[in-house]
Amino acid sequence: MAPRTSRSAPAGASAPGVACCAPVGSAAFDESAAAELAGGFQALADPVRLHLLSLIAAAGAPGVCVCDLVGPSGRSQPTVSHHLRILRDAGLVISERRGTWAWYTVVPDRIAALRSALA
Amino acid sequence: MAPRTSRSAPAGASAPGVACCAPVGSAAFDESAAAELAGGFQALADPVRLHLLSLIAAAGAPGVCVCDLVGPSGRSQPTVSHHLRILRDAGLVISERRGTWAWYTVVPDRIAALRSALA
DNA sequence: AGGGTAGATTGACGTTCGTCGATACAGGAG
DNA sequence: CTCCTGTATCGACGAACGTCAATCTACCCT
Repeated sequence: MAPRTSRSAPAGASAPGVACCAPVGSAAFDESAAAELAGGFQALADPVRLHLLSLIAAAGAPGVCVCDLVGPSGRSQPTVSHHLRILRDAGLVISERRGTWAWYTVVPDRIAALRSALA
Repeated sequence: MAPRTSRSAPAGASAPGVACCAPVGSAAFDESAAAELAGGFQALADPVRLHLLSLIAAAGAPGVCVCDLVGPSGRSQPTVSHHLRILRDAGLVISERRGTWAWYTVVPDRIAALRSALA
């Protein structure tokens, strides 16, 4: 194909029977918004993180301390800490130190934002 | 730590004031389900794929032909085809050949499944 | 102060991912 | 049948990811 800028193929132009390429145009979100959302979904794109998040979410308001996450995850403590950091950087959870232990809690708004993106 | 099987820290054991480690236990989904979901989210964990999916979804029932996706994505045609394959393998879209062109359509059920996982 | 424990950080390793150029496979046009 | 165009696949490369052992920091308890 030669002249392909915004439109492309036969659609009211050169195609008689088959109309290729509907005027999609209406992108739901621009590139920066896509990158933002992709970052959130990337945090969910790992079984271990998904499992950790479910454990944290199931704990409700009080949260969960890391010592209860290492066992069920089946990974080493540094690996769990690494994944928790990713979840925290993605804004899906927040961490709080209570004495010796670190407690993690979900951020419902952030999760809802990702869910609404799949509308 | 020495004896750490299911429980872990001081909670009715050695901790006087602070009760660490609630009985999380109730994992929302097991490991295989987590892997399943993670695969779906991994398909969404890329700005290009997210953009492509929005374009396909915006087209509605008739779908979109690939020739209208290459331009807006800003990537080469092989790269777009690669991402479309990933979306298709993840069950998020289906492809159909109509003559020369290939048309892509979203699979609403699959997307709804991922959305409901973020409840 | 000293010891012990929970959690985070660092460094390294193999694997997977995103990207493109080149090429192969379709299907319509002449 | 032979060109031409749209799409998919292949091969390769650099970057990012998941994992762990080792180490470091923060905090409580005695």
